[in-house]
Amino acid sequence: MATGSKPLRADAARNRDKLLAAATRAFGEHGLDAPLEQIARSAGVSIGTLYAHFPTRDAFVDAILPAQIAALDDLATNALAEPDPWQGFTSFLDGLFALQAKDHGLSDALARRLPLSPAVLEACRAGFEHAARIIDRAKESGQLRADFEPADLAPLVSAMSQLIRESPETWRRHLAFFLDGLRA
Amino acid sequence: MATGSKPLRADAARNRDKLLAAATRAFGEHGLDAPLEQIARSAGVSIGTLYAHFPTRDAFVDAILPAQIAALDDLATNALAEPDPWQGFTSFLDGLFALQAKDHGLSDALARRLPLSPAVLEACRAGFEHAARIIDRAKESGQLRADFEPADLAPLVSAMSQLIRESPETWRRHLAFFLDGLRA
DNA sequence: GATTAAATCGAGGGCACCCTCGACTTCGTT
DNA sequence: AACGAAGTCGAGGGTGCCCTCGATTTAATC
Repeated sequence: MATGSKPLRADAARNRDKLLAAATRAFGEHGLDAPLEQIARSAGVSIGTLYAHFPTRDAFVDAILPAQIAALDDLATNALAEPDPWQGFTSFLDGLFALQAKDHGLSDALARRLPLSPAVLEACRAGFEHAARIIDRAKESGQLRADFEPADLAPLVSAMSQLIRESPETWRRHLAFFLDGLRA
Repeated sequence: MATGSKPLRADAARNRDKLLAAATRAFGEHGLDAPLEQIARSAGVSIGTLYAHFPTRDAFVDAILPAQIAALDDLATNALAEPDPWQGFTSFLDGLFALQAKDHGLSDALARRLPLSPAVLEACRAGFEHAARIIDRAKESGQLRADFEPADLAPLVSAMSQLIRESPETWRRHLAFFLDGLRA
């Protein structure tokens, strides 16, 4: 990940970092449609500076989200490392939704709550692809019902994103009900 | 249901009806936050007239939604008339979500997507109360798992409202998974 | 410390929606 | 048909967010 084309001036690099930190916080707390002016203020920087660094909201999101989405890869790796495929499947889902609960921005992205840049979409696609392997493994082991498809994951994520926002205390309970329905 | 205080002038009554019709359509299609100016235009009436009839958005919603929410009562009555309690339970849920799929405004209200007036909240409360009886009956018959509580319905409705919006074609499939998880 | 390119600032113009209010029109009545 | 009350109209002011751009400041270099 080379720093790109031109090296930034020292103050610019500092401000960029402050912006990224502020945005990570704001997007995580309030979702991907958090007001940019608020982010600029909370970074101690003017709105003009924000736009100097990130010309569009998408560019801003692109600078933050892919890393968070990539966390799904670790989750998937751990899930596949589980000796029991069903256990791997459930722990993957649990981890996924726990991430969503902590980061509303990530939740917005995974649930397609609003239009996303190609870069973020690609990251999501990669995440879902890993998930497909976990699902297939659990199906092959005969523990996950045969008619559950990888494509069912996206609607599930979207539904859970809403449930998590609505009642952050009880989403595990409802997930458990659902998982009981998914057992072969 | 007396017409209230003063009788409306003929043209006013006509406009009121056109506004209600337009709002029913707009709220149903676009949700309870549909722009009021658009509703006025599609009713062939100016925005000022809209506000003359309904001083706030809440008043407008109150004039429309309670009737739609009351449709849940019929659904509940039918469900309780089913000889098989489990069948009653599932047909109630299916009917409820079918209504949500047809009316995004109703869906917004039931899922508490935005702040609601006391009148609408009360209507929702009444609806959920009926649902509680259906749930209890299904539990007593031993077909619904004992640890499913009436309070679990609200989060379920909220999650389904999202799922229905996201993939209106497949919500029944996912509901079926969930119901399998709810069987005793 | 003077030069200059880079970076910052924030007022301001746009947009979409909200809601109000005084001028005008229409209805219903005498 | 003419009067007054009831109803309608829509321009206009308010808000919150978007994004731009010329004036200004600051870091890096000589």
